[in-house]
Amino acid sequence: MKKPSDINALIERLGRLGRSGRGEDAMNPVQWESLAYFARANRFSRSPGALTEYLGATKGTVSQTINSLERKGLVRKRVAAEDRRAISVDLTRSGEKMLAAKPPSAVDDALAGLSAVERRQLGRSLEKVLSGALERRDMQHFGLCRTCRFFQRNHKDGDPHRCGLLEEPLRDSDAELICREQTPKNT
Amino acid sequence: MKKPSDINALIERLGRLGRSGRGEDAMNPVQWESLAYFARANRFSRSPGALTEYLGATKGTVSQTINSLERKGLVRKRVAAEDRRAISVDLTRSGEKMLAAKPPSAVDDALAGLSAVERRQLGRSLEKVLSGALERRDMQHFGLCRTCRFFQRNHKDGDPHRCGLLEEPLRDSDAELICREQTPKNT
DNA sequence: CCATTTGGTATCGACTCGATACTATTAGCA
DNA sequence: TGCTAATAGTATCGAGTCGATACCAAATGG
Repeated sequence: MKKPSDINALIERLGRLGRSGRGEDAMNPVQWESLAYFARANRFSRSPGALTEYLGATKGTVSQTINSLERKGLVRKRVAAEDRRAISVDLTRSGEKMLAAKPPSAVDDALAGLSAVERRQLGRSLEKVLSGALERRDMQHFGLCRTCRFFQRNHKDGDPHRCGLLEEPLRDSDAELICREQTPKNT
Repeated sequence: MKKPSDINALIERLGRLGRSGRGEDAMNPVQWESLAYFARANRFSRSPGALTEYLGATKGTVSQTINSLERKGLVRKRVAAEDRRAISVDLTRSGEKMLAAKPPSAVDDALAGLSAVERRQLGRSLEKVLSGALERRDMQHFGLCRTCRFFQRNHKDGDPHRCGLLEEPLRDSDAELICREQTPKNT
């Protein structure tokens, strides 16, 4: 019989395996995750505060992490026009290159060895578990914009779509990015 | 289409979720994992070196981690009789209590919400991925003694079983612990 | 018997992480 | 309008991780 804690131990060990080992690139795991986050986040979510929510960390930690990414020239900070307290963080050319050049980990390779069917099943189960855990902790999903309950496709006031929560126009490219406000449809 | 890197991202996010949040207990994740390791490791594996292999860390880091567990009175070090360089690490009563009192995480709870069938399938897939990744990295499995290719059940020289690699007798309780030398049967 | 290997420790620098205290800007409301 | 929150970030502290390097002592192996 498989207990929840056994599965969790597997997840933790796999996570640790992914984090360790490929440490020769002078970038630690949180920095990679942060870089990947900013690359996939939409314009409402490209901020220190959103990354803080995503990682489940504290503001102070995230501020430092972003500072070291900035020192390495991978990321650029910009004061937002609408709200002059807010900061928008964007990848530099060098940051994009760094992310694109990231080699697959041993875990990636092992996953590639599964059949497409098994991998799909695995992904579905993990998504379900992640959703459940996030809801238990009152955390956001950070899913794709177009899968959000507030996403209005081809709305008359949109360009061409629209966010019903923030009341902002959305382009096709926006719809494929992750958002800190995203809420799945059937909850 | 689900890419390996997408699944890996899910695993990393779940791992992070498990690590964060329950930080009020004055024990960080590596310390928990180390404590849990020593509770489940057999007498050949209850050493700093074995934990180092298990975690995929370096000797220095692990030495420090064990030191902080010792400072907290959760663990006790003892020089091994057979090899006076080697150290055996055992949980104290207080360490056992601490481990037993660990509350389930949000991820545990979410896993408990899956059906038994789905959880079993998930466990099986994760085990497969873990095995594959470990082999790619030339790391040990740390599986149960009784599932090892060197485990000899009811061997005449054993008590009642025997390890064919280390040539040591094994009790029933030993067979249910994890071992740094464990190698699955069909590899 | 002496070189090598093996098991652990000590220390350094960069970083994570939670906590606390702080500044600047915006929003709420009377 | 004006004052008080609330919000977005930063700075700093202490404990700890992590990889790297250097080191010590016991065991091993010609």
